[in-house]
Amino acid sequence: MARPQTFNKEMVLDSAMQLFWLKGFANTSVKDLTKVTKLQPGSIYGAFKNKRNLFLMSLDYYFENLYSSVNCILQSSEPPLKRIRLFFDHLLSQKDEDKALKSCLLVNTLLEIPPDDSEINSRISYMFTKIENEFCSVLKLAQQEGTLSTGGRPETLAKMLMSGIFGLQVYNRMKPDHDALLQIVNNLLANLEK
Amino acid sequence: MARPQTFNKEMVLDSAMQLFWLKGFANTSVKDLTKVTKLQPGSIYGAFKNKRNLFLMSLDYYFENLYSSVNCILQSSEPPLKRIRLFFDHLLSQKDEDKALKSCLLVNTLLEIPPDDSEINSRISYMFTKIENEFCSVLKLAQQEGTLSTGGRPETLAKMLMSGIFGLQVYNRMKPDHDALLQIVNNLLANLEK
DNA sequence: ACTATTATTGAACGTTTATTCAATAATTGA
DNA sequence: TCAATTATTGAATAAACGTTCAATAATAGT
Repeated sequence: MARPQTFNKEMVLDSAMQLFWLKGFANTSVKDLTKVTKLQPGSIYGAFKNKRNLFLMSLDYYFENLYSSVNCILQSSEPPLKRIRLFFDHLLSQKDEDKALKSCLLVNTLLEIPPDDSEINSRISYMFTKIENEFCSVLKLAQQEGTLSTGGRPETLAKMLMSGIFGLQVYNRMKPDHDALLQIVNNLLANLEK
Repeated sequence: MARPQTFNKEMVLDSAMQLFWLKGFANTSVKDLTKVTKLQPGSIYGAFKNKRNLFLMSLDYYFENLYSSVNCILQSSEPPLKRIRLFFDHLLSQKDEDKALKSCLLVNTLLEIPPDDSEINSRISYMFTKIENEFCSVLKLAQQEGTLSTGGRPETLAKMLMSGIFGLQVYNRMKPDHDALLQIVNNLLANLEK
């Protein structure tokens, strides 16, 4: 009944997200976006409303991928603490491959967007809370199995892990050094094991 | 022999730095800067060359304050590990007071500025390395006194502390929660004490 | 084949941006 | 008091920005 879209919306979203990831929201212009998406301004606005909305959708798209990848590791059949170790192995291997050192889009955004932008900030806070909860449930499992160091509450340890992940991201951005990151991870996980 | 400057350059630099800290480099316009500094564009360009240079000088100014404040704590006469504990106490108390949740200007900049901007990135890397070295020397002192947990090398533990600081900054920005931060700090410092 | 509907195009729009500059003001040394 | 020098002013500039829109193209139902 009407002319169909000529582009794959998810592919366009992916390339837009990659650019936002690399350059941040403010440093990415609509002109830049037309280049990487190979769409004209009008098409972008027709399909995604405006630049900010495209960014919000990029955040959601990024989180979907992140969350499923995190769950793939944390919900595996490995022993609980092994899963967490595998998560950090995965994180470090990404830092090796990724020469662009893009850190994490959600962390980047959290620090770029002014604190009073509650639409974006609360969205990111929600996303990280979901991931924190995933860690928490794995830690509870470990506690039930008795493999967790007795001292800590899972809720607290999950926060510690989140903070640890944030620290690794920033440290890697400051000075990419695989050995240093690995030692930081080992110190971090030493708190969990008996 | 010539007309003198009518403003205090350090006060202007301070207010510019505060704005960059709050809003980031890209989100701060020269018009914004004229408002907070109460200077006309021409005066800003006469005194600071351009926006980017003013930002670079703001970074240096921020670091000077940070570094002297860090040293004031880390070079005190307290026992080495106590000094580190006091540093984190100080960090947490700032987070309490500071309702704006500005995180740290250097961390914000590290994540805002594209990775290929080596002028800014290497400057920040240098600044953090200086702070890391301060932690390292305090840790070496603790090791000499035998109060440090035997396992870790001071160089590694200093990196862990830096990463820990980064993580706290980001976590606080995501969800300001003093109790959570305190527990993260306790976990972090538990690695140092025997 | 025609109509209705939606997609695409890319020029044009009005702002905002960082920066410059001619005019003016304030100071010091002569 | 005048000349030389530098600071301040704020309007002007050109480029870049996000966004819109009229013209055109492509599809599906009739």
